[in-house]
Amino acid sequence: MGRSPCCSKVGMNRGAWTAMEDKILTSYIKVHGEGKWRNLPKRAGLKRCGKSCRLRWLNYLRPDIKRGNISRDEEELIVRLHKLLGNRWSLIAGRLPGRTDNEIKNYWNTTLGKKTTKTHSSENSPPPPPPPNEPNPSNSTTKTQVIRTKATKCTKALVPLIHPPPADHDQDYSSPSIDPLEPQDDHDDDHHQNFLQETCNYEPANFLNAAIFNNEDAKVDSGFDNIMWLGQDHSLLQECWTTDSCADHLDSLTFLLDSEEWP
DNA sequence: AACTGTGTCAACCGCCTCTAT
DNA sequence: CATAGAGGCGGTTGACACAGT
Repeated sequence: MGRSPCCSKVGMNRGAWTAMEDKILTSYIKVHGEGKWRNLPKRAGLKRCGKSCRLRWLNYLRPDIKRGNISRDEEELIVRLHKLLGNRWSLIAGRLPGRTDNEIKNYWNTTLGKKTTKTHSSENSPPPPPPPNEPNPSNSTTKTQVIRTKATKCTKALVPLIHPPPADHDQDYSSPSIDPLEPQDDHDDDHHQNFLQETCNYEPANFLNAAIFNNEDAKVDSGFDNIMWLGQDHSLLQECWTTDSCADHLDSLTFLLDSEEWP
């Protein structure tokens, strides 16, 4: 038994929305607010699936939406975020005020994807062999490593600013043996350094994978409570992340993309 | 002018995750 | 804890516009 469809498709309008449907949906949401999408069509008197209403509102009718004319800055940010996050369009869109995931996805598929493929093929032909110490489970592709993220409680993260001594690279970074969130002892510094050494090997990508973006959408969206930076002497520099400024912080992390260690 | 190829983008589909019960 | 419903997401499709022949 599969799950029941979100709505009956019989007697429903499909395809492009008419101006009248847009008007009905817009005025209904203005009065009643977003949400309850499944009931919305019935209440608003629309012959549309609830999902369709939601999509129409989010991607087209919402008042704060910017459409078209993606600036150079936005383009660069999309490219960088895509390197970081992969096809996580909603996350990427969250960093670009007024842009929707659908628009960014379309823009990528039609424009940026081709551009970056071109750039890569001209810059990296043939692609350089991966460094021997790079954890590369598949070894089957030269694609940019996409950081897969999974939601876990994370309120602190560490970014190393130094290059530590080489470490054993046969570890599974995706399942750190030390939980960065659980104090190992009374000394935060030790705790965080252990975490870095055991899970990240001081590789920014590994670090992000293991520490920050394991934290997933919810945390990236909501912002970290704070983030700590390791100085030369392993002293901890702390910087607050807030919900409102998370985009800027995430953007600032793109320095890692320019890092030599970035895969 | 007619046809064909290509690009763009709104909308749909199905799966996954979250949340309430 | 298990389950079902609702929302959210990414991949894909198809209609339309435009350029080239």
